[in-house]
Amino acid sequence: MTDDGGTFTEAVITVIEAIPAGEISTYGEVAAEAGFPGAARAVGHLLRTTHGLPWWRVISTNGRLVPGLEREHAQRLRAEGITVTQGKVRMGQPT
DNA sequence: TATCTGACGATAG
DNA sequence: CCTATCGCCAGAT
Repeated sequence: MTDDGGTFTEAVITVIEAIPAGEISTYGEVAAEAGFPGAARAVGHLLRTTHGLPWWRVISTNGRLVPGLEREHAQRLRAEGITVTQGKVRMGQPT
């Protein structure tokens, strides 16, 4: 391994795994924390392809939940203590 | 290797 | 509220 075994993926996964319960982050925030600002799209792919990650703690900056899983997503967030309304995360939540 | 798509972000209409 | 466009990275074909 002349280079690290994961420039983007490993960094992003580490950031997502570091999100404490009851808190939520955005794709852009995670990407920026990983060192790849603007790569929010790749973050969404990792959450979707990589399993074992608290994907429900990651939402879009728009407060929009995951399309197709809004019901599942909202339920998980509520279980963590996050307030969800109309398929969106209430503003003022711990980010 | 090239091209397209996508659990994105922001702006514009 | 919705769609459209550009920019970003990873994965699939």
